[in-house]
Formats: sequence, structure tokens, C-alpha cells
Amino acid sequence: MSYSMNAKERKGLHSALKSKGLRPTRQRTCVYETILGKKDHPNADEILLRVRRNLPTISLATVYNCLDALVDCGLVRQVNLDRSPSRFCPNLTPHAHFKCNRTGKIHDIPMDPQVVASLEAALPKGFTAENFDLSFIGSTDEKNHS
Amino acid sequence: MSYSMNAKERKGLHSALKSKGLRPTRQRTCVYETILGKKDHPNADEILLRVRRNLPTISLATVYNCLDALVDCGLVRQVNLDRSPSRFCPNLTPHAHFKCNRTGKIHDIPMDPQVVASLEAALPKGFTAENFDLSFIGSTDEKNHS
DNA sequence: TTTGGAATTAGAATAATTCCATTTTTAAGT
DNA sequence: ACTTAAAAATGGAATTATTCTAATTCCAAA
Repeated sequence: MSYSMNAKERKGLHSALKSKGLRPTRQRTCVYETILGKKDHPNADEILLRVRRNLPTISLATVYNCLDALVDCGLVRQVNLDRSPSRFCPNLTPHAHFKCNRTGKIHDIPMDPQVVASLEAALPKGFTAENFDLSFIGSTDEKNHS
Repeated sequence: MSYSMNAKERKGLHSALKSKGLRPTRQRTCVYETILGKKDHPNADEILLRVRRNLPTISLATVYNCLDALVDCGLVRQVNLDRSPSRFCPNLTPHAHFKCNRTGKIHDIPMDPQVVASLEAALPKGFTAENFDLSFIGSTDEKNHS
């Protein structure tokens, strides 16, 4: 049984796409739904596998296209760590990423609006950020190894 | 005329390598020197070109090896933005990166120790960061387009 | 000076991502 | 509903980044 968007999510998807002049195709919808359905940080190959459970003929190129569209609309975040393939993340709340170098796991770290504000404030005059990306590398203690 | 390390830099390189049980080979030294010599954010291919001006026979595989060694020692930082090849940065002072989406240029943004401290403080209990990476995407005004 | 492990090398292999030409789908107008 | 033009999807080839491998070379310690 795969995840199905609720009305709000569907509406969000449609309006976000429309605002960029993009159409809500079956493939885009399904890729988005798939990413929402499991809160981890899959790469394009993994997303292809999951999406194919519902849309068996979708191609990898299309998955890349859809992901690009979703990232452009701000519906999905692209996460780049070390030299591994890009990963994608549906969590749009302000958060950082933490990669544990023992387990390889990536954790979302929620971020205080205050801290976010202090980051943006750190930019010199003349620089205007649309977006930022913060990631940590380190180790987690036993509790987080699950 | 290419850049030559000063005594302090050379010593730093040697001791950092030794502390990880690595040897200061000609290639590692030259790759490090090359990165120090121009304060931009070259990728491995670009570094290969520059290093070959002094060491014409070095191979790309060796450049990758050297870069990995230097990153392991904390002498060089690896910067990953969007889906482009990894870039390398000799600036070890606490700083973030800013990619201008109009020019494509990457700028170093110096960071207040206070802000850095607030970042580390943002980590929940059980997470210990060895390192972090902060990058912004946005636009710069005319002055920075140089 | 030997010698064993570390490092380098060239080139092949792999993996991620993009490109391209063709077909299918979609939204908008009749 | 029926057209139609533009957008999107498709499969496969092409490109690009990175890693691997097996053979040499180099270096530090005995």
C-alpha cells in the first residue's frame, strides 16, 4: 500500500507547479507522493525503484526531470553530501542534516528560527540568500543508531 | 611562476599528514601548494591542470588520492554544491559558501565564531559534530560580480 | 643497501547524470 | 468531444565524475 497525498498536499503541489508554469503530470505527482511517503533521504535510483511500484514504466530520466521540477518549485530539497549521488528530502521545515560517519545514516536536525535568522544575518551586505544548506558530519551515540 | 609554501605551511602539511600516518610525498605537497596558490574553488580536473604545470606526469587518480588525504587531514575542505563535481577549498578559517545563481561564482563568507557556536549548540543531545558545511544560494549585487 | 609497505600510475570499469530524437500527454481553444 | 501546439516522458546513447585494479616506483626504517 503506497502513500497517497491528502487534499492539502495535492493542492500545494498543483499550485507550486503552476506558479512556475509547470504541469502536474502523473509522473510528477507520483514522484512527489513517493518522496512524501517515506521520510528518508533517497537518491534518484532509489526513488526510481519506489515510483515503479506504482508507475512501472517510468524512466530514470523522467525521475530526474521530475525531481528537478519539484526542487525548482521548492517542494523538495536536494541534499549533497561528500561525493555520493544527490539525495532528496521532503522535509520543508527549517532543518539541517547530520551524517553519522559510523552508521552512514542521515538525520534531520530541526532548526530554531532564531538560529536560522542568525545565519541569514551573517551574510555581508550585497548578498541575498534564497536558500541555504547546513550539514554536519560527526557521530551519534547509541540511541540514534536505530 | 607558481606558488611556493612558506616554512609554516610546509610544517603544517608535514605534521598534519604524519598525524594520520601519511607521508608527505611530492604529489601531495604539490597538490596542496597548488590549492593554496589560488583562492578559488577548483574541482579535481582543474586541479589536475594546475598541478601538471609543475608535475607534468601526475595522474587524475593521484590527484583524487591526494585530495582525499588532504581532506582527511583537515588541510583542505571539500565543497559540494548542487550536482556538480566536488570542489576544494584551502580556506580553513570558519566560513560558509555562497553560490550566486546569476554568475555561478562561489564566494567565501567569513563566519563569526558566535554564529558557529550557535550552530553547534543547535545539535540535539547525542549528536557530536566533527565538522559542518554551510552554503547559501542566492544572488549578489553588482559590486560582487567582479 | 635492502626491503616491505605505501603511494603513484595508466587505463579500464563503474556509476551518476545529461542529452537527444521520438512519441505521448496535456491544456486550451473550437 | 476534437484539434492542436507546446510540454513532458521515454529509452537508450553519450558524457562525465569518480573509483578500481594491477603493475610499477618510491620511501623510511632496519
